[in-house]
Amino acid sequence: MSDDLLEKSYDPVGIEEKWYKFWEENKYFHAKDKSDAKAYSIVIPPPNVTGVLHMGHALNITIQDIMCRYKRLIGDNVLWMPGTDHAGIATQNVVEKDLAKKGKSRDELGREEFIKEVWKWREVSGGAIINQLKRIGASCDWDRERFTMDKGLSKAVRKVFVKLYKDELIYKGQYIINWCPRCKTALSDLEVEYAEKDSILYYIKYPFENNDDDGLIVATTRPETMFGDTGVAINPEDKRYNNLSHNNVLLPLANRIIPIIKDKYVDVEFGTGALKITPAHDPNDFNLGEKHNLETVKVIDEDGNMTSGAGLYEGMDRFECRKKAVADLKNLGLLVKEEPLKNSIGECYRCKTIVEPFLSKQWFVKAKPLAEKAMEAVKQKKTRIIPSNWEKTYFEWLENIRDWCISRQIWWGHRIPVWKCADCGAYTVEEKDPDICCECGSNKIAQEEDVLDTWFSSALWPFSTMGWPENTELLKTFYSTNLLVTGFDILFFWVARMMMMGLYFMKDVPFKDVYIHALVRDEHGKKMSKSKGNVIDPIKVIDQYGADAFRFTLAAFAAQGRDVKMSADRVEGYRHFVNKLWNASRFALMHIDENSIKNDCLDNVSNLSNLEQWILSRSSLATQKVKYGIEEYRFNEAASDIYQFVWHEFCDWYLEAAKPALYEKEGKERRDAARAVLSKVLKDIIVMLHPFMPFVTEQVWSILPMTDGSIMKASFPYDADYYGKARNKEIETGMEFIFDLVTGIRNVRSEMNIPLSKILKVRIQTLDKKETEAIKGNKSIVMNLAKLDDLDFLGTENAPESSAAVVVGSSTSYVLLKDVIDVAKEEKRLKKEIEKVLKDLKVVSNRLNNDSFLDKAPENVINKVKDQYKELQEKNDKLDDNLDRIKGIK
RNA sequence: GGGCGAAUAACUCAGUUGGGAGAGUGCAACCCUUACAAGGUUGAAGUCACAGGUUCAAGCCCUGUUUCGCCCA
Repeated sequence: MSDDLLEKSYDPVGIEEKWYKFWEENKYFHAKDKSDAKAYSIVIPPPNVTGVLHMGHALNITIQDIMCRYKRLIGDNVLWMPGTDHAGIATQNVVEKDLAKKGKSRDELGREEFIKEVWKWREVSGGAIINQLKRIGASCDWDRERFTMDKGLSKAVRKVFVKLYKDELIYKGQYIINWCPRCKTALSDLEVEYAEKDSILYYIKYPFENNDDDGLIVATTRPETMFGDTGVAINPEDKRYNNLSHNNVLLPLANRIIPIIKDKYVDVEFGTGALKITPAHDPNDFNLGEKHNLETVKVIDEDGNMTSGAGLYEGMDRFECRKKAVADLKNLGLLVKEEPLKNSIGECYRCKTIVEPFLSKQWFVKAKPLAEKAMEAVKQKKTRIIPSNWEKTYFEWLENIRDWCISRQIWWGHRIPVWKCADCGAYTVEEKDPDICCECGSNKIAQEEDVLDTWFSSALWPFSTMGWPENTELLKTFYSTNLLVTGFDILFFWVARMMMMGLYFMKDVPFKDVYIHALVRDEHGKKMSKSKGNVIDPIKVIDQYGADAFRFTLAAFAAQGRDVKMSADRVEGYRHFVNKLWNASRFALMHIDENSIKNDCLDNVSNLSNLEQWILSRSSLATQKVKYGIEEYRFNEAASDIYQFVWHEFCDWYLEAAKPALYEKEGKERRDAARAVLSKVLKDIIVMLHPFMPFVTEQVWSILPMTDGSIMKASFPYDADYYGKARNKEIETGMEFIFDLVTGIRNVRSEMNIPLSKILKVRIQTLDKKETEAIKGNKSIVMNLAKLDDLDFLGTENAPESSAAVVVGSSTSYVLLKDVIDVAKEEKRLKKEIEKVLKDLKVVSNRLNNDSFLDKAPENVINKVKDQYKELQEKNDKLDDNLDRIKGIK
């Protein structure tokens, strides 16, 4: 017995660090490029290099780690590919902030120097989240860690861009895009978050041309855009405007004449039915403008300030301009009314600045053809989405997909590999940096300034990390990956785009299964957010309770399709479980040695007691359930099955019942058999728990005398042959009867307030053969657990006087209570029992009295109900007899 | 406006082809019994949101209603 295990309670501090280092040093997380073993691969959803670990990561990582560790235990060659993404906008923001503290700006530094600064930052601070992943126990293949800005991955990005461009799936075009005036870049549709805001709907009169007194009243929440109006639209079916004779209105404040157009697009119900059209600052207006050949006038610039198009308002911030314009309109008597309105406003998902819809020339990916393939693959079940209800969301988005704006006006990222010729204007797009224009041969070519959306490189992650475009062994072994684990929030951002790219470039799906897990919320079900102050830091939880307890909590609450509500209390509950396992191991260690397990339990079933056969049977069932739970992504079921087995079967019944044999009260041979079974079951328990609780199981494994090496090299205990041999339902039924009997006697003790120190005597009356056998075979267990010094059978003679009756199965057990019996209490106890039985009996007899039930229900159901009726009736009779007997004593 | 999901014990949640309502936490009583008081034993606790329907039989299937949450426009 090692000193390590002397501690009465388990303290993870130090132990976790020790084993993690041990695993890493021994390369246990390392996948073989080529192997005879079955390949299993997962790529990590790369966290942002700027990121810090949050609960979402913790759940995500825990699930992947459970899968990877489990697959290793069943002998697979497992690749868990880790890494981070370069998070273009976020990282650039961080570095710019750092520079600002030193009084510098990126423009002062220039592009090249700035990029150097970013790399410096990444060297120093970029790995923080990786170390946090390790704290959870993530068994990633760290030797292969990748970064989306790595050389290899950049090469992949370049190749993909060039190919898509040449296949005419990438183009440059002028459209309304989402512009963040703070980040000063375009954003894709997905990078805009919409929030419900209290706004004001302004009703503004646009006077008719040559008729100052009358005009059209338009309603808008954004008066500052009016300077960009190039038309006003009404619905031709709107009766209010049937008699409209004017063709133009005068745009107030700008004093421009703009046309009135008619289009069914206009919503008659909203506002006044007259819609101002600003083609340069609204996507819908842009479409209308194109249709009706309206001009586009840009009135807001890249900083969110008004341009010269706004006349006197030039240079003002867009929201300042709104106030000023409203005030001026009021003075002119053109502001008809103001009305509060709730509408949804787009914000930059990185910095929450209100985005400006903006007419701009950007690079786009033509998404439709790629999306069709991505849908097809899921329809054909080449990729499964689990839970499957997410498929609908996936299809819906892909069906309505719009082209993907991939250019970003920042410096940090993959610079777009397009060179424009100053002489002929042609684009040269090549994998290798060109020197001359591909059209005219001029050397006056300049590369595009913009970089690509970070998600563009992330979309290649499942194959770029494995060395593509080279045809590496790794790719051959591990692509397609088996599983992707992610939250639904990036189903579109990432999953759908990986599907598109994987199918296009690898001609195969990037993953066979996509497991979508839930969101982690606070204990009240609220989303965790800094502003609410309800964020729980996973690292603090690990510090306080240990990674094992934390992981187990996440797994136990991770039911499919349901959010995880996290609180410290819940983690504490599972820390108790870790401690329970620890102490059970401590107990076992007092009895077993390295020879214990050599006595192969199942080869000699005849040497084993019912109890031992029972625990082996239950244990084999537990392994089967855990295997099923993990393989079917039902982590909560696996977790609760194993919890139930370890605590309430192994600890509560088996260990307690096995004590006499272990303490050698039944001879040496019995002791050795008990040791062998205990060793075997405990070993199986810690191996099947290892995917959930890697640290404590490794610690126990290292201390147990009959194990060597690392638990990571162990085999998962489920095996179909072994299960067939070990599972014994007859034994289970017999032991359940015994345990019910013990509970029944304990109940008498408790209800009668008989202290444990009072040793009791019991007489059992039964005609049932199996129950008689069970009692005979487990007499010592019953006596030990119920604290008896005398247990015997009763013939057909009358029930002993002064006794309490316990009816279990077909047997009646009399607890002899000479001197201590409290007749009133016993009467009450029996009446309560009878009440329960009668309630059940009523339900059952109602069914049996129903002719159509007997007529239509399947035979096995009818038989079952008949058996129940018989049992209940029998029990009721016995309890009744005893109630009469007790009344007789009074 | 469109879609998805939830409503089961005080709380958090399981409940996979429809066949006698479960767990954990909490609660109550008793117990420092030689692995564990981060423990043990025993116990109480539910018109499975509401209203209909299908069925011999509904927490589960169908229809509608209410409340709440999320995603998209």
